[in-house]
Amino acid sequence: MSLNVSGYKRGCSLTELKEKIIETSLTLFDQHGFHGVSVNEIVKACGTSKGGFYHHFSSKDELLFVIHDYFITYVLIKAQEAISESTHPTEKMQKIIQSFVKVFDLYKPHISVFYQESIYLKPPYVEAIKKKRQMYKEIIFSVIKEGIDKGIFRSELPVEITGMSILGMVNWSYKWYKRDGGKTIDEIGDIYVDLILNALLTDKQKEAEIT
Amino acid sequence: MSLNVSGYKRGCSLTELKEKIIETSLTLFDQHGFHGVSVNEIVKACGTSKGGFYHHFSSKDELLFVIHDYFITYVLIKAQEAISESTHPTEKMQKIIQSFVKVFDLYKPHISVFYQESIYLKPPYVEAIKKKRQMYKEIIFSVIKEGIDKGIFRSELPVEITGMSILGMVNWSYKWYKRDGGKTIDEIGDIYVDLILNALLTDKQKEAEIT
DNA sequence: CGATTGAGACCGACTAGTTGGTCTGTACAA
DNA sequence: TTGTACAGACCAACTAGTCGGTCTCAATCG
Repeated sequence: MSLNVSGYKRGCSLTELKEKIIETSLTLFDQHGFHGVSVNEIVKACGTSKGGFYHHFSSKDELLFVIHDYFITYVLIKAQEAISESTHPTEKMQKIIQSFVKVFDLYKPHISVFYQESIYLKPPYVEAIKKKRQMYKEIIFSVIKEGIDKGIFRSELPVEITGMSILGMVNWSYKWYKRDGGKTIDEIGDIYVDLILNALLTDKQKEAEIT
Repeated sequence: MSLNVSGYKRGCSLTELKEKIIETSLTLFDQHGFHGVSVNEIVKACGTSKGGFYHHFSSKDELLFVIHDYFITYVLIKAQEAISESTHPTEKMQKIIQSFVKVFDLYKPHISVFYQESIYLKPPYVEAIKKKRQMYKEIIFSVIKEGIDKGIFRSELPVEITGMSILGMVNWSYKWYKRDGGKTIDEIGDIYVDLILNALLTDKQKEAEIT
């Protein structure tokens, strides 16, 4: 629940308003887009004021950055956990997908804002985010490469395009996934894993996997 | 090249400005987003005026709709052509993907605007676009269903999620594809087809396909 | 034939409203 | 007293959209 991550001790209600602003603007941005919501609307929805807002954020753009950074940092950590827990590329891939897909359930508005509004990030912020996005891609790429090197994934696969295909397939969920749809997020994750492994594994490995 | 589709005779330069406004705003929206570009900036970039703009469009929102509608209509026609040309589900899927992927090369800004800015479409317009998007999805779903019914695609695949996976994988290209990247759009399309068919086909069919 | 007319294409100053952001003031805790 | 956390009136800049006017040119008329 808490966005505080510093680990420093702090007065118990110090950033209460800051968190409320983030949570509120997140749902508002999700519904109407970054430019579809004014600072006035945010503060009204929070029951606070312009003063309150600009006490915690230097600009509306900084708020957008904070949302972006919080999300990508979280996802990055989860992916690193996923690959460090396993040794087998198949298992790594499985863990990454399943952990990422869970994020769609927990942080849907974060994701929507992340993918929809990142063009509006101003230069000082955009580089920081780009860097972390690239790190995430590299994790996927490295798993594919490892799988190919070990003869588990098909050797004719181009690493980067295959990686982007997987990312695209999973990321696109934010456009259509709804919590009250027919399938749970875990079921959807399993389907993704099934499709991806069928696309990646060599025929020999596939036989081995089934048994 | 021409957006004119009415079939009515018209003076040869009648809608020249309208097309220029569309083309110009397309690249501007692609770079800065719908709300990142003002009407003043559009008319300045076109060398025209407010009057010129509002002579052709009733509002900035209508311009956004025209861009959306032009693109989705084009894609829809291409997909219908693709499935009517073939009888075999595998071939249909292949044709759809390859024709769609070509669009990324030809209409990159259209696509970016289509996926990024559709939340800003106003109610009268948004329904019209939604309808056509749904039609496109149905085409994909029907091909998958047909493949399963004919025993060509794996029967355990859930039609809709598989369809959305394919759509996501291909659509996501708009986030990263660049014309001067390492691969041509046709090569990328072939990789997509390879991944998708490996994910969908039954083992028996795969053997048959290779020979 | 030339003159008249009128409709569509376009111009650009203008407006009413909104935007992100500032600044002074206040309540309260240490 | 001093610093933090917030309030809300205020502002300059910008926004989408309007409206009276001009120009061009084809159709009509004498």
